[in-house]
Amino acid sequence: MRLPPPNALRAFEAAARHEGFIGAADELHVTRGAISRHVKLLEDHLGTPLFSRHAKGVTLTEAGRRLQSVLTDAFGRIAAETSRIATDAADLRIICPPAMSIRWLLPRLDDFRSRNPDLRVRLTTDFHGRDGFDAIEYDVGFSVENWSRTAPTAMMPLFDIPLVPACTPSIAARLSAPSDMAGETLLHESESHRDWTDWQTAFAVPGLDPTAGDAFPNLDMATRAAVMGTGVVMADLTLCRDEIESGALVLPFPDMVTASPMGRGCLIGGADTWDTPKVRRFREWLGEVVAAEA
Amino acid sequence: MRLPPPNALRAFEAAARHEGFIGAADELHVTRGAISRHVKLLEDHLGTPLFSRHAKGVTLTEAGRRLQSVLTDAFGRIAAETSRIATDAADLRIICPPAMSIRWLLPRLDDFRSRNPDLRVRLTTDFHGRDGFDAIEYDVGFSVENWSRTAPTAMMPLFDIPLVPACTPSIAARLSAPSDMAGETLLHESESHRDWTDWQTAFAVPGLDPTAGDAFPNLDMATRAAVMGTGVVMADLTLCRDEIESGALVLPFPDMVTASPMGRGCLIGGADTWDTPKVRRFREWLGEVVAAEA
DNA sequence: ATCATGGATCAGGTTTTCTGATCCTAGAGG
DNA sequence: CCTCTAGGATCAGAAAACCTGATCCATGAT
Repeated sequence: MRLPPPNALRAFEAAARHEGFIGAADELHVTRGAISRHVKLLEDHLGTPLFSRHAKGVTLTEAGRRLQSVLTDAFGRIAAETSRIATDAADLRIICPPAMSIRWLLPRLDDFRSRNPDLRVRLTTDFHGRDGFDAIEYDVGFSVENWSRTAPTAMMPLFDIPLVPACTPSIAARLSAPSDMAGETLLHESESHRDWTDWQTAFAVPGLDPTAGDAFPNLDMATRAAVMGTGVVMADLTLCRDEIESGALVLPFPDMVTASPMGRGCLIGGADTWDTPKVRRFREWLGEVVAAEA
Repeated sequence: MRLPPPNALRAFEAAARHEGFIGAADELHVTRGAISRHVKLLEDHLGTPLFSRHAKGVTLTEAGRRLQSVLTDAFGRIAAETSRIATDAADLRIICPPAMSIRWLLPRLDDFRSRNPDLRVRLTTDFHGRDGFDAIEYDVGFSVENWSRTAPTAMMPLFDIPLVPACTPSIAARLSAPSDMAGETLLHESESHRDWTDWQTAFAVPGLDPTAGDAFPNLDMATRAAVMGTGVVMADLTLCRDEIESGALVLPFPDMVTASPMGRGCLIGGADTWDTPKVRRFREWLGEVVAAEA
């Protein structure tokens, strides 16, 4: 791959686009003479004129036209990609599951934004499945300790994920023993039914099928269904604190709490970006918030 | 379009491709330090590292990988196009219709080639229709005076194109008057039947339908069909001199010669390349050949 | 523990590039 | 027909970018 002098290519491309050397000179903040020289250099390199010169300016030759179309396209791609990279490097890209986003992060994120007005924060909540988490590019993400990842990862534990059944007071009134829940609709945060299955592994309630009931796309919707009196949700105490405090949801068996086998909730990030200023600022803010609420 | 320093891009691209600065330094004929500096400059410009450094070299970061794929592709296109332009500028590209090529140019072209061993000659004969002539890129082409062209054209007349019927002696023996040709198969150089139509416009032979007979893709094949005794071809005397001299073809009505309404055969070329050394050398050689044979 | 590899850094020198003035050409306008 | 003007070409001197070559540094291999 033998490339002509890159600066000459850029000067020529600008000249071709402006159909004149003066416009190119303005764009590149140099003088006409510099453009003239660059173009000449490139023409010498290629052994053929790229412009035909007249008294009133220049017009592209066939070779010049061909070269310009390639250059304009190529430079456009490069400019697009470099600006994308620069933007991504400047912004803080956060990835966070739906329930965590809507019930925990978003209400607190305004505080971070106002403390860091120079940092643009981009939150992605709309991703699907486990693959999505690895496929999307982000700086930090909210996940769990036992997440298996391919890329080297840095991690910061945030809080426990206590699982406990929750429902409306009217349903709770019908539940005198844990096995009574078999008669209610179980609400699942996903088709996998892992929430109730994990809990049942810990407590082995007789007669309770942990895969029965209704499945939702995420925990937020399952919890909202519970508030509407649809059934019993396997609640994450951290994420339904509001409903518990307001009395919209109650815990019929408050001692039957188990920690998610996936481990604590935590912030994860790429090992190479973990110590960049923008990520460190977020980590420090997050640490303070969690410590203040614990 | 805000482009990072082009030289830094090139240095980075080479480093990324070689997965190390030393390889890139060799490729670009500079020292490691220069590459290191360029990469650092680019990283500063983008605000993010493109390589992660370890003791044993470097590996691309995600941003680096993304940038490299764009750059390698873009530089590849640029390199391909520039080398194509340079090659086209160095070579002499001739376009010439089939019969003219095979019957006139090729036998003489070896002489030009041996006189100009430094000049690579590329002959294109396989083009189709009138559009093709304008669409193909070439330095000089063999055509006729009355060619209507869009691009500004320089022109050098070469010789007349005398049209006259020709056939084998055995067919000629059956032709006592021009109108007898109506009983023979007329051989056409193309589906347009222009050769016989033009000739008939000049001589108005009674009973002769100038669109009757067999059509061939070019005059060479029509002439060869005539030699095989298939019929009467509207011969170009310049191009079937061999057959006339050997007696394979004869002219039953040697006085009924008319010049092609398209004008003389001539060499054409782009106004902008007409005076380049390679085209001038060809023009001068061609002028000598035509003068010597006239 | 030592070596080898590969990158980072820096002062100094070289090359490239830019500037700013001036020249040149051909079409526009009188 | 002459002058004017827009836009490119050219050149010497100045500025900037760039490269070199030596040296330093970190780490994995022997």
